[in-house]
Amino acid sequence: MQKKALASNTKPSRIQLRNRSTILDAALDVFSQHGYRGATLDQIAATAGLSKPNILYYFSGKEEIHITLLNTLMDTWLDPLRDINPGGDPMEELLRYVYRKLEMSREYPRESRLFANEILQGAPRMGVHLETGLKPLVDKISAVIEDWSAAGKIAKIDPRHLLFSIWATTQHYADFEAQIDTLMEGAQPYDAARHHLDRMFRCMLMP
Amino acid sequence: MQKKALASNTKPSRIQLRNRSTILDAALDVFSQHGYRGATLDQIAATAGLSKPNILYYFSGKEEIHITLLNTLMDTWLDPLRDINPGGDPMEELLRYVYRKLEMSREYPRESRLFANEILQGAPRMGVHLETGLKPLVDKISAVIEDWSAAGKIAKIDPRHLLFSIWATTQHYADFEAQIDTLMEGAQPYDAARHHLDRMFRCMLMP
DNA sequence: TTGCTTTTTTACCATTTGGTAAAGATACGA
DNA sequence: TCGTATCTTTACCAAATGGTAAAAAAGCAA
Repeated sequence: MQKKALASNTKPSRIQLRNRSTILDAALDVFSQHGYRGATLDQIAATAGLSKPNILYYFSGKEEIHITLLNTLMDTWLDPLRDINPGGDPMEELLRYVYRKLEMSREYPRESRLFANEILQGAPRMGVHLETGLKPLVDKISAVIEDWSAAGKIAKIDPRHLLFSIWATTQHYADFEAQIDTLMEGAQPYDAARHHLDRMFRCMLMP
Repeated sequence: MQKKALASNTKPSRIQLRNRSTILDAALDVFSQHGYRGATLDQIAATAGLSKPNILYYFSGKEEIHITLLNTLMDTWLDPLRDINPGGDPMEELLRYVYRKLEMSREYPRESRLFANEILQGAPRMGVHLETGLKPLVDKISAVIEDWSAAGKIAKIDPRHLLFSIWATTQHYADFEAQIDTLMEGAQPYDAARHHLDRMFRCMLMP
């Protein structure tokens, strides 16, 4: 055996599976709240209910935990975009995308904040994902939207800025939750948000 | 004299004025990029070109620098909202607000990111500003927008969610700059953004 | 120049942080 | 039940971090 590597060839044991997942969940808590540099291994360990050296038995270091999180989440994050069907009804496809993004803000606010933190800080550990994961997909969907536009099925629109607006408005409910909670005095914003965003994007996409 | 307090009663010298402003500028750089916990005094000192103890001669600690930044910036940040004129033309007033917010993203991206970081992390040092600064203003403007809605001058709309959408879409260009740069391959987004947001909000506000 | 105040530097310090070594405990197949 | 491999803990460490004390330097009014 070389250095340590924790059974990289054999199948992970039940304990490994459980603890790795416990650690990643705790790390998601901490990283999403404090960003990469502001998060500490001690915090992650305390949240996970494990000792720090035990954490480092499962991951080689702080950065590996963070990168693992980003890798895992990137797929889930891009799913709704991948699922846009070029052959479907344009308005229906785009509004369904808006709903799903909003739903993800409600279901996975920590994931949304993790990404927001990372982008906000200049995406130093995510450049590759943006370049090789997100960009090709955005290019593809942009072409689809442009075709829909050209065919008169939706209004003429800049596809990339449309996507920016969808991301911004939906993720806002997760990323700026603290502000929204203050301004709405604790009232649940998601039902009204869904209605609001439906009207907004339906209106602007109407041919 | 009691503890230290650095001439809290007399007028600040020219050196004090210059150095405090240098420090705040450097701190804005660092805090906006790494968040409160991820920022270090050493980084701020290096960016400012001063020694760490010299920084602490002008500010009592890391937190005071951060709070000073937030206090200073909150005013500028709320200005466009304050300037909405209840007696003006509703569509014109609201679109002007959108433009100004977008302009602020272009002119002051660091300030936008500082706030985003702070809210993202649960607004632990800004609760008071949200509660006593932002909320009353939002309540007031919301009432104005509701009146405009009821009078049929703009479409029926939830004023708070309208504001959320405006904030989200405009600040997105500053806060998610790293992502936008990747997706736009360095092309300047602001002219197209202005056109896009104008269409979007004009459409949805049309009575 | 002198004397006083303001500003800056040097030399520290206690705590926190990411990480390691190695012993001890636990699981588990034979 | 035994032996081995897996997992966890204890005891550390070097570097970084927020912050301080006090001496040295620079400004500046008389």
